[in-house]
Amino acid sequence: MNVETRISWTDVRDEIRARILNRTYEPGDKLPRDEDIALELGCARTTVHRAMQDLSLAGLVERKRKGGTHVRTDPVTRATFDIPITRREVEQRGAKYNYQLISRELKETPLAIMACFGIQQAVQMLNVKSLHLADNRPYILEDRWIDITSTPEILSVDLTLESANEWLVRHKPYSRIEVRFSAMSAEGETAQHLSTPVGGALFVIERTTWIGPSPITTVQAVAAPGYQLSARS
Amino acid sequence: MNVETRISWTDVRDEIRARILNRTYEPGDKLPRDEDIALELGCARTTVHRAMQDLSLAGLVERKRKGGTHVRTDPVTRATFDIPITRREVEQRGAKYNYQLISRELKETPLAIMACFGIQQAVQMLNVKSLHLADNRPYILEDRWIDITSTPEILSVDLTLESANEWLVRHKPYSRIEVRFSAMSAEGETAQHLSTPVGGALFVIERTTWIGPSPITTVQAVAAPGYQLSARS
DNA sequence: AAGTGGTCTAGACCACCTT
DNA sequence: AGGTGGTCTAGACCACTTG
Repeated sequence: MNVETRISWTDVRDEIRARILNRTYEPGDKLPRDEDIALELGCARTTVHRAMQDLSLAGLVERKRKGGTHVRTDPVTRATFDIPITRREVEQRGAKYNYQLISRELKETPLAIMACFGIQQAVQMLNVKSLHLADNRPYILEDRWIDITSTPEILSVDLTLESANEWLVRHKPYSRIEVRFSAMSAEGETAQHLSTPVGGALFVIERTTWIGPSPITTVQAVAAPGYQLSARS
Repeated sequence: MNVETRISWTDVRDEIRARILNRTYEPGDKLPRDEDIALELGCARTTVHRAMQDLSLAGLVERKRKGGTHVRTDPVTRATFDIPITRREVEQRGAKYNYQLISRELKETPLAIMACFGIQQAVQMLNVKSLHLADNRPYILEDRWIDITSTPEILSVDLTLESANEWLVRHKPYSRIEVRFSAMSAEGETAQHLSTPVGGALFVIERTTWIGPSPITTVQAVAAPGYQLSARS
């Protein structure tokens, strides 16, 4: 008797992915129902479901109740990256971490910040500028706006001791984050704070954090020259 | 009689997440076994497993067989982004897509490329430089190296008609991708091809693609000024 | 060696969506 | 209204990893 080894969900995933790549199922095509695939491959429907969950997360197929499973017409490469607390990022590079508060003021939100938060009218927010250092050299320059309606506690935090970055991550849950990457030239104050020549190319990360429908904070982090961000998968 | 509504895995996830955020389980702490949580919350172990799967993917906890589930000590913000085929990216902005092949040569890999592929000795690879345009204006300048050992078929593709980007996505499965982001100053040929002033800040995406242990291709994509990449979650 | 997470199954019911 | 994916359960066994 030939004892068949049991089929795993990764086997199913690999089989379906292979069929998509070799055009057995073409872009836009509807795949068989989970149950039929399960029958064909000889496993439980749950196993097919697990495989599909993976393919769906990876962006290869799209699933809808009643609509069925379709091969995505626009294959995308989906990647994931981690943004740790800046202090840990520095420490993991084996460098000594330092932090300087540059300024802390209540101000009316400028237009660009209103756009980040999706609001129409200027309001008072806490604007915090600070510098993160690695081995006493500038690492990241942070320009942050914090909504004091959703996070009034921030007003009583001593930001000379703990960075807003760290305090927020530790005390404020969030439900959604938007991140934008871009490049900018070093100019004026930015170049000065980062101790870098005017005109150099700097890597910029902008993050806006939300809890439900309410914005918490938006931050523009400008990295010193040479900074690189990695992602996988 | 009070009929309890059935507990869903999102309920379990939210409950555990809440406990982590309010420090019932502190960073580094070991959580109860799945089975105990299931007993406590009154659901099946599978349901707890599904919840943990989500928390683990989100980077909140770390799970190991026998080791159990631990709250991560370094909370990270994990975000996901899509990299579509460049043509679709342009078209989705409502712009007209064009493509120009700049050069196509068999060359020995320089040191930087050997590092991307993790190889020790220089070998012959196909080096393709090309320009993607949106509404006839430079959009992305691509400098790509393709391993002709793993992908010999590329040698017979007419790259004046179809970009290597598109051909590879359509015909070559991959199992792993590494992405690196950085910023660089516009200089020499790069500035010229992108029709941008020397010294401007440019956004750079480097991708290396693998199938199993074998590298397929590595590409440096330099975006025209103003380019922004977004990520979510 | 044993504990804990990971997976598979079979069956049931639910929820969403298209027709 | 009905079809399809999504989830829950209970039980079993497996596989990894740590003590």
